[in-house]
Amino acid sequence: MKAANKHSKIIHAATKVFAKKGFFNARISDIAKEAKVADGTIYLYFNNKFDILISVFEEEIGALIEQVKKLLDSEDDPREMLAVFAKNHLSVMKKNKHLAEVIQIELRQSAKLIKDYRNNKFSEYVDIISTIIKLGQEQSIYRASIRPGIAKRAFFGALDEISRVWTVGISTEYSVEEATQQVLEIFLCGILEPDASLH
Amino acid sequence: MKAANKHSKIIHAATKVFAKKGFFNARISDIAKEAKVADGTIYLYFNNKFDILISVFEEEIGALIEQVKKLLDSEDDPREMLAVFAKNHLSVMKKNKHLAEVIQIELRQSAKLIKDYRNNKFSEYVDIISTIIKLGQEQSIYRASIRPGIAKRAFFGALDEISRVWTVGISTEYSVEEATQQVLEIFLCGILEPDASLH
DNA sequence: ATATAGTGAATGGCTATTCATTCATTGTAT
DNA sequence: ATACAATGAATGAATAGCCATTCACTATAT
Repeated sequence: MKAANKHSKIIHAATKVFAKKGFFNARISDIAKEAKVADGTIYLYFNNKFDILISVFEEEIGALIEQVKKLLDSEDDPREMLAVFAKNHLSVMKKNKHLAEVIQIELRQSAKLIKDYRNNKFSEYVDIISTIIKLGQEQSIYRASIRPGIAKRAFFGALDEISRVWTVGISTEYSVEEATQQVLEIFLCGILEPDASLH
Repeated sequence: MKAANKHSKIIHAATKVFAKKGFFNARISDIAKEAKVADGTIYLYFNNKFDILISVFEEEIGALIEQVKKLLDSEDDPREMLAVFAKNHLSVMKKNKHLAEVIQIELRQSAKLIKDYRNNKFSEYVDIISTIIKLGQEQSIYRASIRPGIAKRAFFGALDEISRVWTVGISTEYSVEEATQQVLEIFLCGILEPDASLH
């Protein structure tokens, strides 16, 4: 088996094991077993346990970025673009629970340990949202009073928290489609009745 | 020194240490040192390390619930109530970084380990949001199409993600006041230009 | 004097990492 | 075509260090 193949086998195994047990409870031997390699083999591809975690982020989130950017290429309405982002994010998280858990738990856990927090794949992913918002503002579709740097966090945070119930294992209270629709309704139109000010 | 006093001394020390190092990197001896007690003393008040973490949630979030409920008592406009919740949450998180980090990281970390996820203080806290939304719907101030169970997560997720930058140590891009105002603008009115549909 | 609270060194279990060895593949000489 | 050598990927048992928990002992209060 050639190197590249084994590298990604370990990455996928690690994603699965980290999601199931968490970084600190995951044993190297668990990952090795899952990847069907020897414990020592892992150290031919990674420097240490933490290095595996970082690589999981880089590769898994990198793939997510590629995917959503491709989808966004064929859209030009900023409203639709936000919808595409939300739909994609929630459906990926619903399908790939391992990735969802790693993002939700381990990414935050390790944020403290990563020095250059802004210079990583995760930030790149979230910045897609602010780019869309800025685009919408240039076209006067989104309000100029909205600060893209704050709104991107609000939007991502909403999606992330909503998808969290799926990883914790609470019985599904709502579908991906409904969750997507609700988040978009809230962000685009807010939750006020249009004539609420009359009351 | 009497029992109750020492118990809370350990809780506060643990909050500080968990925030700084994370649950798994925190040593019992760190907590003991911070609380100025012997390692063994901790086991007079808690069963084990994980029990300390659970107690931290229960007590710290419990206090947060009391505080925000008291503030909400003197409001009756659901719009204002949501504002009070956001303002309180963000200002507490900005001030009490230790609590913020414990909520953001360890809560998620431990969610996997806690069996009955819905029956805890954290859920009680987030449910305050859905209660406010339902109230607003009864008064026809909030749209009936909004699902409180989804909106509560979106709202909390937004606040949580926004406050995360303060704990990670990124230089402050925005103030508590501005963040609060932006979240409320987004949730109440959305981000669309009022006349965006004309474009 | 007894009970209760507190102490902190010692224990024991756990696991990341190492490294001497094996194995499979490729190259070279005859 | 065959034998032998060289390479480096892969292995997994052994090491070494960490740290939660315990417990025999001390201090304090009544």
